[in-house]
Amino acid sequence: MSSEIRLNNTSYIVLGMLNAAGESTPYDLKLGVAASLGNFWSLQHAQLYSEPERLAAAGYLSERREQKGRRRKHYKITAKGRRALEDWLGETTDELPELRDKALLKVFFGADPGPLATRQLAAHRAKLEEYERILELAGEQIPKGVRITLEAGIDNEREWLRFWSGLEE
Amino acid sequence: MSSEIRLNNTSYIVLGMLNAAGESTPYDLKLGVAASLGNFWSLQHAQLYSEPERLAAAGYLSERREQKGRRRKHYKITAKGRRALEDWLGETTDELPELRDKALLKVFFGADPGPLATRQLAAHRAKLEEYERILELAGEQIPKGVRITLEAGIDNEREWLRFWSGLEE
DNA sequence: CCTATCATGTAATCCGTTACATGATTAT
DNA sequence: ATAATCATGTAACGGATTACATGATAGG
Repeated sequence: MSSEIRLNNTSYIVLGMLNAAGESTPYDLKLGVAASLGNFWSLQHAQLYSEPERLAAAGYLSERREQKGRRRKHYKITAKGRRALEDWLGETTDELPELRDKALLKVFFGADPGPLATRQLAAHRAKLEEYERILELAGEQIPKGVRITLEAGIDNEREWLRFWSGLEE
Repeated sequence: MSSEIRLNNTSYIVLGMLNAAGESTPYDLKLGVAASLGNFWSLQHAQLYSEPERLAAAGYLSERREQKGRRRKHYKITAKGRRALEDWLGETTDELPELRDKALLKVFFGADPGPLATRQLAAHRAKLEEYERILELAGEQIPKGVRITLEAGIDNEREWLRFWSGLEE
């Protein structure tokens, strides 16, 4: 019997990625996350090694280890894993995100907004351009959900640009 | 000699609160955070017990313990603490916040946006109203930085309302 | 008075970050 | 060949969340 574990957001990210990508190594997951999801929910690469292990031990994933060479580990989602993912996807939530913006934190405690605004504007502009490029290149072929989140990211960057523009000196 | 410690965001929050509020107990801090900052950067109450202890041990805070009754601990920022806070306030940053939105995460992995949108709209509307009430009541007398972050929160809530409105069925 | 809730704190666990390490591949 | 970078993984540590616990106060 696999010991019972709690599934957290990181767990569902791993399940979700594996469900979409099929069998993958932690390194594949890392690349996958970096390419898309990581823009709005980033993970340390070490978590993509430890979390699949945890999930496999509890039966949500199956694990296959290469017999020669690097002995890399390959993970695949199981029926149990797919069920857990689908249950989670089916549940709505009224949990709201927090801004958790470091620059804003400084402003809250009385930092001069001017210099912060200059720096943040540059960073947000770069991010916005990156998103727009992705959207342009990926075009129509990306999954609907992924596109929606990308558009959310774009809207969000524009919003921050407006915000910090008002604080520039 | 106080042992050297790393200061993280939580540290600066404690320093910032104590700098603004003067001598406080962890419970005071908890109330202070809940009332304002907590809206965009929340903390567990246990952190407001452990972090001041850490900071005091390293000389950023002084600690006074009641001699009778509950023996509550009162913390006050020291010169060293104030210097650290001011240094931090003076540094700009190009670190960008992440959305880390749970509902969006589900959409990314293919959840039906409709029911999520309904629920999120209700939650965001409530939050927006709460902020507007605070802004109205607090009026002119809140510190500039606090007001700015509150306005950022309001803009942000409006943005999310627009976003989820487009996904309602 | 009794109960519920607020106030206050500590302890245990879990998770995320950082650091370390080494094998493989590409560029010079 | 050598150095640099990419790929892959583990271990240690620190911090955040959760659980537990008890004292004070207010409402019924």
